[in-house]
Amino acid sequence: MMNYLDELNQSQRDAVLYNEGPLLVIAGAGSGKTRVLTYKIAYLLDNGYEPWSILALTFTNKAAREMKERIARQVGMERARYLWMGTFHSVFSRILRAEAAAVGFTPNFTIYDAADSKSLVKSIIKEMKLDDKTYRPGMVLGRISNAKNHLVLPDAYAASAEFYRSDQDAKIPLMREIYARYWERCRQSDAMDFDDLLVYTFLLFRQHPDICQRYAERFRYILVDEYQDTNFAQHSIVLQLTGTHSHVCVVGDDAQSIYSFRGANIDNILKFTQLYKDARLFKLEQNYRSTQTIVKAANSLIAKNKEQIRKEVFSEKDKGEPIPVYSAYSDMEEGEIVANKIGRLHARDGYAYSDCAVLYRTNAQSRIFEESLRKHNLPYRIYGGLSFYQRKEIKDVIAYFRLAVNPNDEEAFKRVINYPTRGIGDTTLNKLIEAATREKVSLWAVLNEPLSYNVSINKGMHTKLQGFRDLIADFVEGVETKDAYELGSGIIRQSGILGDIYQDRSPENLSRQENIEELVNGIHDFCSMRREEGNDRIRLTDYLSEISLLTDQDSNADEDQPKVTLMTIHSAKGLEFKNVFVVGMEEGLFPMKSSDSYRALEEERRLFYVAITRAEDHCFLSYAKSRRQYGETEFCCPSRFLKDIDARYLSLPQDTSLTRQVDEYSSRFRSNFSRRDESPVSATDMFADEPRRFVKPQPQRTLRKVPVSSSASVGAGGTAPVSPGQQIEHERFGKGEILRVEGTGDNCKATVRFQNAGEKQLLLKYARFKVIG
DNA sequence: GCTTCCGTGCTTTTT
DNA sequence: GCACGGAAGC
Repeated sequence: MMNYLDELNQSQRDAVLYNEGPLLVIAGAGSGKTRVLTYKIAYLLDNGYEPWSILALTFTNKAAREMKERIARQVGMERARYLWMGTFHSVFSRILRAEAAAVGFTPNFTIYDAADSKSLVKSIIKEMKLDDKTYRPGMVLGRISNAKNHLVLPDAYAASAEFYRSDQDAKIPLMREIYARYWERCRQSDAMDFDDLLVYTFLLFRQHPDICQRYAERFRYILVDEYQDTNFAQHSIVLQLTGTHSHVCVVGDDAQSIYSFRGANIDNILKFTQLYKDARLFKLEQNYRSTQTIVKAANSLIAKNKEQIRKEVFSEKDKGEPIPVYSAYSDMEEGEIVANKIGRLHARDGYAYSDCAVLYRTNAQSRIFEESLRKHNLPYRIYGGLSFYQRKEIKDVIAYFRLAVNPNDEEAFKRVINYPTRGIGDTTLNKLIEAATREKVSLWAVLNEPLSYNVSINKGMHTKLQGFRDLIADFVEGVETKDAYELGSGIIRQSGILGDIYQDRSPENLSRQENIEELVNGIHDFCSMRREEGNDRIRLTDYLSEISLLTDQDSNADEDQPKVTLMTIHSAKGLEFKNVFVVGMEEGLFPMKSSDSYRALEEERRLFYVAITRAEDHCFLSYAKSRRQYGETEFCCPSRFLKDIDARYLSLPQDTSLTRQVDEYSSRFRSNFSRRDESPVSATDMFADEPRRFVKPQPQRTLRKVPVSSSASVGAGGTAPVSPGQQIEHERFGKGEILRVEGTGDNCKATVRFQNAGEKQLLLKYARFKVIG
């Protein structure tokens, strides 16, 4: 079983085989980092480590899932499924639910998303009668988050001269008070925000050495991916868990650290070897992804940064072509250029649409490319932006679910107490909030006994509140007695949401109806998937904790059809594409206006580095000379980053050297800005020789469409006798081969290797598939 | 308490 | 160019 080691180069193999103590793997872009991690885990499994004794932490669900699938291919799903592998947040929330009482929560605690957190901050600011222009909720929340990322709790915050001075400088001296209230309110609501998942895990381990020891002993080996993106809290928890055995492997690339705005501390990786004294350092420097030109261009860029671990990334692939820099007159024309080029890559060079990606700095830029791609009939998929779970109607439903599972959830409570309208308005709600804050209890507690909490309401209002209380109480009861699907669809009906949304067939309502149906289908899928895996009681609680940490990126990746990818550079990290367009290379946009400090500028440069190194075959850069922003046309100059790349690797517009163009652009522009620029790669050129292809227009939304009626039927009966070697087609996982069949009757399970979904165990009683050969 | 209209201010980036 | 919050009218 050692053959896989042959698939590694020398430094990769060294990193996989060294397991005597802490190790840091600095993995240049495209150097096979994930390969090392997966092979290392496979190696550990082959050398006596039990799957459940290995903890692997990643930053995205997607990374975790992919790694697990790759490991399953090496060692089989049977063992891979028991690995502790997931994002920091999901693994810690799992631990916290198991140990909730030790930190003063219930196992059903809610996880507040960013919108919940912001809304809570807003109401606290309002209650304290502060001006929300001085105390801007976003900024206040940012400071709370920053404190938490550094494990500074409200008391320590209030006691800290440093924080206080900073708050006074920002003219928000009451910050400490807001933080303290925010903290309390979350506790009263039995809710944790994203940062709390880290903070409370840390507290759990610090305040309960016995629990900490139990987990430290369970996780005999800990691996962390993307270590450059860890913040102080995450880093500290890893330390708590590895303090005794030091069996830890962290992998990352300081050159790809792009999350400092979220508290990521690049020092964690830069100083790792100082912290773990006997740590070994391995560098992966051979890039297997990109052409030599792309790698060299990226190297020349990142060399402009001062703070980094020196490494020499190289490629042995083809030399490749110089990176074209396109200069567009306007943002619209930039869209045209890119769409044209993509059309040509497809038609002339035979690239699939899914081989192309457009990467931008801000989500707001996506619209232009959306339009131009649509105009050219090119299929695309936008990542990011408003995710399914952020749509209003979905959040409303989820809020009811959350209340059912945890009626103390303040944000969910506020969201639905008057939706659908039941005559309980702001005045009454504010009275409830006032009482809850005064008595230090949850809104739910006040709702249950408004009179004993001195809420001044009349008889009619009392009845209305009673009605809402009974409604929710009924749902709460259902959590224990009904399964997720039954309770979920019941809530949607009884709450009045269904009635509200189905009262007419206006386009908005139709789309809401579709979304609600999609959600219900999702719950149904969730339940049947769990049943197939052999779980019997699938409660709404399980469904909620599953979705609360999902992001848009995680939804239905199995696309039927190849599409151009549109996403921010941040979300492109870890991905690769044959052809990458990095667009909006303009001063003020990339680097962004606010990046004035040199630290911020270096981070922007690393971001650009990440963008370029996503490309395998071709990378294209472009900028626009004017761009519509806030409805106004703004004129812009090419980004200084274009100058940071060694000109040998670029193919610049015109003979004008870029340096001159960057430096002189603005003055030239001012003197004669009506003149159409003479750069050779203007859109008119690009339109010229392209045969237009007619592609069927794509539906633009990417929601998966599951027919509602599919619920019970398909391949049903479930007793279909199957035997190893047979080919099946599963409703969700697609085609696969039966590997093993175990058990009898209702407990009959088949292990199936799916072509695209990896290995799965299916409980035949519930599995929905048909035998195809 | 509800609805509608208008003005403001905003954009990083995400678990 | 859009979304949210406040004000005013019902």
